[in-house]
Amino acid sequence: MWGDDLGEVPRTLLDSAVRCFAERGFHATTTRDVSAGAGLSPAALYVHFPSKEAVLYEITRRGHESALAVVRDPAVTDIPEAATRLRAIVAAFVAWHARHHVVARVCQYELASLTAEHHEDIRRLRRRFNTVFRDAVVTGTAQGVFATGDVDRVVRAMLSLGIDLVRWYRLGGADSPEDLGAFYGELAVRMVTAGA
Amino acid sequence: MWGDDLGEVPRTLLDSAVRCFAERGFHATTTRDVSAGAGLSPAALYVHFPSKEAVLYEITRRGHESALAVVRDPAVTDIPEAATRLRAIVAAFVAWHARHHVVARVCQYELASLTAEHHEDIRRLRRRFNTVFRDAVVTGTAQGVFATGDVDRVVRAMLSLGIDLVRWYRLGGADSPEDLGAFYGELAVRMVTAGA
DNA sequence: ACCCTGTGACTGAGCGCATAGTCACTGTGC
DNA sequence: GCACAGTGACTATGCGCTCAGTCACAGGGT
Repeated sequence: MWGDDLGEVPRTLLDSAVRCFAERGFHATTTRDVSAGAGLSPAALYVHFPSKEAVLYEITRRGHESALAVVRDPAVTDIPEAATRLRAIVAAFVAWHARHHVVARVCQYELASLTAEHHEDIRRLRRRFNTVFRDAVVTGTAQGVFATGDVDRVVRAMLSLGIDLVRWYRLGGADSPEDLGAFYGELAVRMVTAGA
Repeated sequence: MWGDDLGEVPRTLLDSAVRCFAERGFHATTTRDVSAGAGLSPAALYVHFPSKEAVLYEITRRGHESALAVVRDPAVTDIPEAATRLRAIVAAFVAWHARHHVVARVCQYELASLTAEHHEDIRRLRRRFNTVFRDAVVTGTAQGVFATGDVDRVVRAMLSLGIDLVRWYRLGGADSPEDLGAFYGELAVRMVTAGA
């Protein structure tokens, strides 16, 4: 998740920060909580990161990049048949959010605590998700396979399904991330299919 | 929204708190922000509410009760035809969240800042939404009108659509709350309709 | 084998500041 | 003169972040 360019201690700090931010929120988390969760003293955080906000930025940036890689995987985007492709994209998006729901919660709910510049960086990344979903829906609609009412609205609805699950999903329950992905993939196809 | 049992000043304070909490989050909002937003001195808040958390509780409790009234309106729940009824329930839920998206944002995202007892109170209210939606889906499925894959999962998906819109919806754009409600109502019916 | 010097991760103590909440008081309507 | 909404000044606390200093270790000269 965090990539290879980070040492072990910074990774431990990010792990601790993710747990704290996801559970209590950015503002309710103290830098002492984060350091203590990594087994370090309060000042240790500032050896590896310039500020508390920088920690949040690293988490959200790397989180979004990881999720984006999953929906832009050619094995998914190059599927020719429109419904199968849409199903696969939604399934990959949903499964990632379910499997990494703790990181995903921080990525979805704490963006407002970023500086203006960092917030804009993340917004840029987020627009790409929209593009991927939109392409899939537009392609199927142009082919006449889908009966889409309103492309932008239906795309937003599909993204909502994946995003909102970070609010309630927990690992170890009845649904595996892949089960849930498959189910939501099916719902997405139904969303662009006209009623009987 | 706030009911008749509250004086004008407490209502003004709740309005100010809603704006602050929605924009910055509960923890990033100071009691001074709230009082100043109501044109009062810092200490004035404590004349009407015992604590900052109590203000949040009033907002979330009254918000949830207001939304619940809308989906439990007999004009909606007593519709006999299953698809029409489901469409109407989802439309009412979505339109309420769109119209009151600022209050709704506080109701959805700041629950973790409530005390344990207050959080449990709100959770109790929230379970009732699930019941209303579940009844509508189960009825249609039992009548053979719906081809529901998994009732609990599909109900959660419908709630997700309404809840997640508070993250991005703004009044005054292309979609009116009622337009969006109608659109999502249609999506919900499609979700329980088997593909061609 | 020995010290000397430099380096960088890490710490304990603490600074400056902002916060939630308090309290004695004031003004006003009844 | 009483009740009470509202105030200004205050306290105690906890926050993000800093900084001088410690420690383990690496490399090189003798």
